[in-house]
This record gives sequence, C-alpha cells and structure tokens, in this order.
Amino acid sequence: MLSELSIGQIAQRTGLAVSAIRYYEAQGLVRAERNAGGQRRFARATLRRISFVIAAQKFGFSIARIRELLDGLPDNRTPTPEDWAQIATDFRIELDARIAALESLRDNLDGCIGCGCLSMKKCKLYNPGDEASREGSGPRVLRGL
Amino acid sequence: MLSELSIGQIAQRTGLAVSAIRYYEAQGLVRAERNAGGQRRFARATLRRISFVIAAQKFGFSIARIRELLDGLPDNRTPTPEDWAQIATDFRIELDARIAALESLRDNLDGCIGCGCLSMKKCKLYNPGDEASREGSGPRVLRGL
DNA sequence: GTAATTGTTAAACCTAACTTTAGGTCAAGG
DNA sequence: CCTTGACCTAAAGTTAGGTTTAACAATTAC
Repeated sequence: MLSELSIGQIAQRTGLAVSAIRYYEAQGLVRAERNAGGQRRFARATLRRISFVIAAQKFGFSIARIRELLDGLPDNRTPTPEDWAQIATDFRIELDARIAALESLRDNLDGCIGCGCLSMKKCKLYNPGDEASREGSGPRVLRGL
Repeated sequence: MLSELSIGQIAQRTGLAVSAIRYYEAQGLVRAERNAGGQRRFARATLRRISFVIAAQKFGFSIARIRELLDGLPDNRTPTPEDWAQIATDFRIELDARIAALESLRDNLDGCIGCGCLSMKKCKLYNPGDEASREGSGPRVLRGL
C-alpha cells in the first residue's frame, strides 16, 4: 500500500481532471511533494481534502473561501477526524445560512409573484440588504446569494 | 406618464447598470423599440421582466435558463398576472428542486463529515447522480447545483 | 443656440475556474 | 535502443456575465 499517490491516481480516485488538480495546487488548496524526477507525490490525506473541495464547490463556495476553510486544518500532520469536524462546523454554519437565504428568497417570491405584482417598489425581493454588488468587471451573480 | 422608458430610466428603476441592460437585450432577455434618433425605448412591462431576471439570478439560474422561462410570456401583448403566475409555477418547481438538492447535500455532509469519514468510496456526497460535468473549457461549478 | 447629459456601437477587458496546447522529461516494456 | 504512457511547465484559450473604453450622435436644460 503506497503512501504517496501520483497526480494520475489522485485524478482517478477523485474523478477530477489532472489539470484541475494542478490548478488546485496552484491555488493552494492542496500540497504535493516532488519525487526525484520532479513528479508530484500526494499524501493520502489529500484525497479527503479534495473531497471536501468538491463538496464545498457543490454548495457554491469559491476557491478562495474553501482555501480559508482548509487553512483550519493542521499542516504538519495528517488531519484527524476531530480536525475535520472542526472545519465542518464552520462550513455547516455558512451552509445553513445559504440555504436559509434561498428559502427566504423563495418565500418572498411566493408573496410577490404569487400575487402577480412583481413590482420593484413593493417587492422585498429586489432590495433587502442588497449586498449583491461588487465593483469592477466580471460576473456578479451569486454574490448576495 | 410616459409609456416608454429610456435605458437610463430602466437602469435607475431596476438598480442595474446601463451596460447590463444592453447586455440583457443582446442576450434576448428583453426587447426594445428604437425612437427616431435610434435610442432604445422600453415598454413598462420590461421592468417586471427585469425584476424577474434579477430574482432568478439570485437563485442561481443562468441567463440561458431564464431566457427559456421568459419565453413562456406572450410577445404580442403585455403579460397579465396570469401569464406571470404560469411561469412562476415552472420557476418555483425548479427552485424547490434546487433547495431540496442543497438540503440533501447538507444531510449527506452531516453523515459524512460529522463522522469524520469523508471518504470517496463510502460517501454519498461524491457520486450521487453526478451530472456535474460539462465537457470543454470554462468554469464547471454549480452545474450540478 | 449651445452646453451638459444621456444615448449609441464595437471591441477590448475582467474574474473565476478550469482546459488546451506546445514543447519537453521520466520510467517501464520489448 | 526505442516507443509508449504518464508527467512536467508556461502560456494561451474558454465560458458566463458583465464592465470599460473610445469615438460619436441625440436629447435636454438653460
């Protein structure tokens, strides 16, 4: 049972493309040692890290935020279940907030579209603490989630 | 009370940038007539359309999907509350599905991370009907939402 | 009448999250 | 020795959803 995995093995086990894993390394989501030939060798614990990344992405978390969450894990040793449970707690809190926000948006929608009004002035859907905007270029969706 | 609005007025009332409204027109989300000088003039009903677009985007719907939903509205006359209620129904169904998907993902997470396993093989989080991938370039997040 | 405001287009730029390409290197098998 | 397959890097390309810029026309306000 080899303790270090090549990038191809990581790709196969996680279902990600090799290029995505290199990208994640460049983004600081995972780390890799190099063997004599300069090839990446990943610790097995990397599989869990990547699993977490995949799950978090499904919930709409950005790479940047995921990196912050992962920073809660120890760097010097393999994370224990307790380490994971700790970051899962932070994660879970944000997750619940996101789901709650969506549900609240849905309820507003019911009140708004259900009555056929959908009016800018009356409807809560369009104003409520709209943190939605970020200055500058690029996509701005999902910012207020 | 003018029945046609300029792009600036639309921008002011919706809170969007003028450029975003032009973009939405280019994407077929809204239509505009032109006045003698070639400037856009929008029907008042456009405000509701844009309101819908904004709301739908908050829920994570893509421009393409929003366009499809809006195609359910009549093009030849101002949509009635009943027209809106019809597309709101379709919208609501997808919305509920999305929220349910997130909740189910969260529950999986509880079972997975809560116990510290987070393993590729055992965990439902990483496989369940993974429609997540689209071939080719570009971001592939939120596809399985 | 003229200045300021608002509008027009086309094309380039931007961000996130990756993939693709080009041009090599490394290790194993025959 | 040579080929095959997995790996390497750096740089460019891609998609979505817009913004920014440049150069110019139309409206509005005084």
